[in-house]
Amino acid sequence: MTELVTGPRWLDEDEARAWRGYRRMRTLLDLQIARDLAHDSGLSTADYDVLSSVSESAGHTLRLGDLAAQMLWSKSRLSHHVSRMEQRGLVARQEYPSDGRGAVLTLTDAGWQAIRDAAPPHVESVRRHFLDQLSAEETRVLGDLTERVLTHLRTVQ
Amino acid sequence: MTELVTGPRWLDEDEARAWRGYRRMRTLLDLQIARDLAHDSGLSTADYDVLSSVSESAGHTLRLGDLAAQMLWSKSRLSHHVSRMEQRGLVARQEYPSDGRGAVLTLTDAGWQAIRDAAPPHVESVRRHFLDQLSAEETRVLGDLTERVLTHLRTVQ
DNA sequence: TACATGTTGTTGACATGTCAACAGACGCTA
DNA sequence: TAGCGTCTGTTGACATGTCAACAACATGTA
Repeated sequence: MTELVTGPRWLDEDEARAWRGYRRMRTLLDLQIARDLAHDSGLSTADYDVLSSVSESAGHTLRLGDLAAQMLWSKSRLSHHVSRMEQRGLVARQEYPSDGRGAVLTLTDAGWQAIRDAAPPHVESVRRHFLDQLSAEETRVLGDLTERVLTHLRTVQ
Repeated sequence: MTELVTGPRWLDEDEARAWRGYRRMRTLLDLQIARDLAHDSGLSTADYDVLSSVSESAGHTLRLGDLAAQMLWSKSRLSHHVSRMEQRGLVARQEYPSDGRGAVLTLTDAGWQAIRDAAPPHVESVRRHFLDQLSAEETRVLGDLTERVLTHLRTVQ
């Protein structure tokens, strides 16, 4: 009997393997890297991303909205998270001179110290658990493929 | 001046591209797929994974601990989540005959209906946003690479 | 049997993320 | 300069995840 309505195209073996592998890797890899980071530096990956983004920005200062956009976070999420980091003394909010609505983020001395201490072991962790497991060719393919998927996702909606 | 202490090996261009791409893709891809699933079926990806795991298991029944292990979730997380799904009438807990501590999960009729309705559009979504963006070769490479990283991660700790 | 130890799943406190409503500042237009 | 929609960031209520403590049961050993 022929199908009159086109059903979904189910996944073939390679596709299922890639999808399953991606999802399991995502879970375990992120967990392991977060564990290493917490153990080595007492930071969460969210903390690390905020600190490194601000430290690498021009003027070592970022508007909250720009940071949120760069990290693909909602403003609300960033606002909450920054409040927590502020309480721990890692970052500080400052007024944005030319726009009374805005606020910029800067690192405190403790924040600078934290990111400087955290970066080397974090990079080692990313290498050990991920990049060092890939051949040069696989690394390139992964870079290509993620870029293409991201380009596609930007066209959606 | 030569470095006396070996610093971290920083990432070269391809490595940075792969790592950055992976992280951005993970964020946006998961978000998009979750959005589609919520829109099409009113389920979260967590709901979907629970329902599909139980529906595909032998006997259509799973012990909570086994399900947690398979999903790479903590027992606590699963217990909380199952309680919420139970309240929505999607699953039911039942006693495990041969071990008084244990409990098994089954799908209610509504749960079966939900996973049957949700699966086709979800597979389409995964295809459209992810698998269809990859060449056959890239799909194979991704399968290989995730498998290797997972094998490595299992050896850690 | 009785005890010690391990296993299973639940619970409550807390950390984190989401969503919608909001206040204040901006800037265009009349 | 007044009005009006837009933009920026914050807030509070709520959903979800983590962690440690726990109760109940199972199992091994004397």
